[in-house]
Amino acid sequence: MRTTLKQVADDTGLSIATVSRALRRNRRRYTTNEEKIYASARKLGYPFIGNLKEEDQLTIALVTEVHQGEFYSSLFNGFYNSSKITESDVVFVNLAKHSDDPVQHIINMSKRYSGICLFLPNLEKADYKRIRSGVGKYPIISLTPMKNPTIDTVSFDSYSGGYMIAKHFEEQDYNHFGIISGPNDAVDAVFRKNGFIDHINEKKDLELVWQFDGDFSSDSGRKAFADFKNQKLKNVAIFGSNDHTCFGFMKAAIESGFKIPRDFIIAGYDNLSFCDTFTPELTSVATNFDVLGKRAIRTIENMVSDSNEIMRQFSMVPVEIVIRTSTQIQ
Amino acid sequence: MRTTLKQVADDTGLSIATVSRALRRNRRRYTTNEEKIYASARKLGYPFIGNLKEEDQLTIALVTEVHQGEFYSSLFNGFYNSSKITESDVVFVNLAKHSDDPVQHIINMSKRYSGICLFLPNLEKADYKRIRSGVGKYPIISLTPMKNPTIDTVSFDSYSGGYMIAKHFEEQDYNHFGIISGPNDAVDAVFRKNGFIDHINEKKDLELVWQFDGDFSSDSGRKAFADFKNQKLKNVAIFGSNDHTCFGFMKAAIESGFKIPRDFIIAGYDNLSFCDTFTPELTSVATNFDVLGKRAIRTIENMVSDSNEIMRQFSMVPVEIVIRTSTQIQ
DNA sequence: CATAAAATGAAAAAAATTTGCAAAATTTAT
DNA sequence: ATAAATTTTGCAAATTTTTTTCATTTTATG
Repeated sequence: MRTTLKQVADDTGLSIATVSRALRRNRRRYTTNEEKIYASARKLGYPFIGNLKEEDQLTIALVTEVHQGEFYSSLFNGFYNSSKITESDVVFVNLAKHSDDPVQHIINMSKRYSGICLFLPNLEKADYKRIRSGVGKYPIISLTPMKNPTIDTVSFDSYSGGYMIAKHFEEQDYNHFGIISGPNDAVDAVFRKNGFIDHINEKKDLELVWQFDGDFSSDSGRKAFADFKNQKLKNVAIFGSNDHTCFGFMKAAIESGFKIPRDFIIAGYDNLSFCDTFTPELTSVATNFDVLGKRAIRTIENMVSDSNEIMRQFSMVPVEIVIRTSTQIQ
Repeated sequence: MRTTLKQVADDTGLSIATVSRALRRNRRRYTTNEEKIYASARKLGYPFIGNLKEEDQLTIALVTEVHQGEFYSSLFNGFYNSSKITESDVVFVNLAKHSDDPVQHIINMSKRYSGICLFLPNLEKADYKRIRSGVGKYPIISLTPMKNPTIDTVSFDSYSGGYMIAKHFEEQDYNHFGIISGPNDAVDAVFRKNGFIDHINEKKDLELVWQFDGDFSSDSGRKAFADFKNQKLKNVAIFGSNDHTCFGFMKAAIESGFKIPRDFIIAGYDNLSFCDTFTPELTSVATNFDVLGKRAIRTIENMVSDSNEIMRQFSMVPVEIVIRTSTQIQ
């Protein structure tokens, strides 16, 4: 089970003594044999002497699956930035690479790392239960919001984001609302939409008059506009689910001679830097991934230090609405 | 030097036997003592049995310093994406966390990882020499372009990027050129500028008529426009050094009643997704960080397998010019 | 080609780890 | 609450792994 010098010796064809000496030397010499020994030792997983990290620094694993997309990119970056600020080191683990039994693999990781942070939207509820029971009260959190979570969760308060947009629209004296929704399998997109629609339903005089199924792409924004134009709707406040969709929508609208915010008002989600650059500037919901990352790391750090008092928590990272000219009639 | 069970036993106040059993058990039990043992073992750096990674998978360390900025974010992401495709695992190491003697620390890392990829623009030439001599023919590359490198380098061909922009301007029948330069300490910015200016100097009839010192920010683009407007220059082709600067410049120009490409043509660098969204769409140089990451990883993989034949190489990842309406008069 | 320096392997010595066993602690059943 | 069963623990012996010693071979150097 455990890798020994003998295995490395057999693998390299050298004697145990030689391997021992090569590995224990403080200064490497980079001779052919030494290189061979190190390569073999790494391959076989021989434990290395010496500790690269600080004494009481925690190592937290951020476990994700293979996926493209800006969300992953930002998530990733938020954690990287946070790891600079906090005491902890963050290691990024790609679950797909070890995926015969992902749950078991996660449980095994708990030996090596001080805490684990999961972002695995595709995992089933039962899997989370298995992880929790396999891992006891070990510090582990998830970034995927769900109902009745078995694992403590840290995520953006997307619901409130959608809600805030609707509220802002109402304050601008609009009562006809429209939405371009995101992909249905994106949890976050659904929460944004729910927040928006729930606010509308709460007020009698507000009404959802138009809806279009988008996919977060700029192109789906263009298509949404084509549909919108066709319907000949007036005085509608549109929530675009994300900024890219809005940019596509607005560009198509401007090309068709529409004026924003004269003909409709529109707000997005993500607060990309281009919100300031586009004309009109786009009102949007700002999510701060550095805060998300820091909160996640802090949560795990707290779990490590107060391992006795376990309290289930669903931690929401607040989002902010940034109001710009796209929703303000002068 | 090496961490033993005895140290963990002393640290936890338990016997060596107990520690041994706890660590060697296949299923963790998450009792108080076991938790204590694991925490201590991690802290002290006791080598864990069992190997989480595949047999012949390499582990490559990407070593960076603490810095904010989109460049790091993209770099980071490119490597992450590449690690999904390639055999290798990528570990991100923050040098600043271990920075009493960074060079020595890098040399130590060579024991643990199969290869190292450095992005450390602040390191001196002498440091790179020390690293090279301390590390022999171990697989190590740098992403920081410099003259006469001691370490093999993989970087974007920024020089060609700037050159291509100038050539494109010439082909559009412009002969008066302008540039908003990037920060002088950004190596990449300097290369872009050099490429642009060198092409101008090569041709007799081309002339650089305007120059402004920017800092890659959208705001510096605005300031640049104020200066440009003041000079009352006509028929100038402007290279904005990066897209953000261009967006700031263009927005300010449009607000002042300028029309693009009627009054001037402009091109940026980075090919952000927003280039398509802005009106007019911005011509830009596309850098593909996934390609950079993959090239870097492949280079290290090759170094590992052909460790005998070492050939100094300075590998340039090509960039592409994406021509859009901002530089095309209909 | 001779000689010094370095690298290597076999085996002894040292160190570290695992296991058997009995005592102590904890949990479960009555 | 008490007894029985189960689990955890420490000690010391047994085993495994690693380091060191020493003789031999290989490589580098003048």
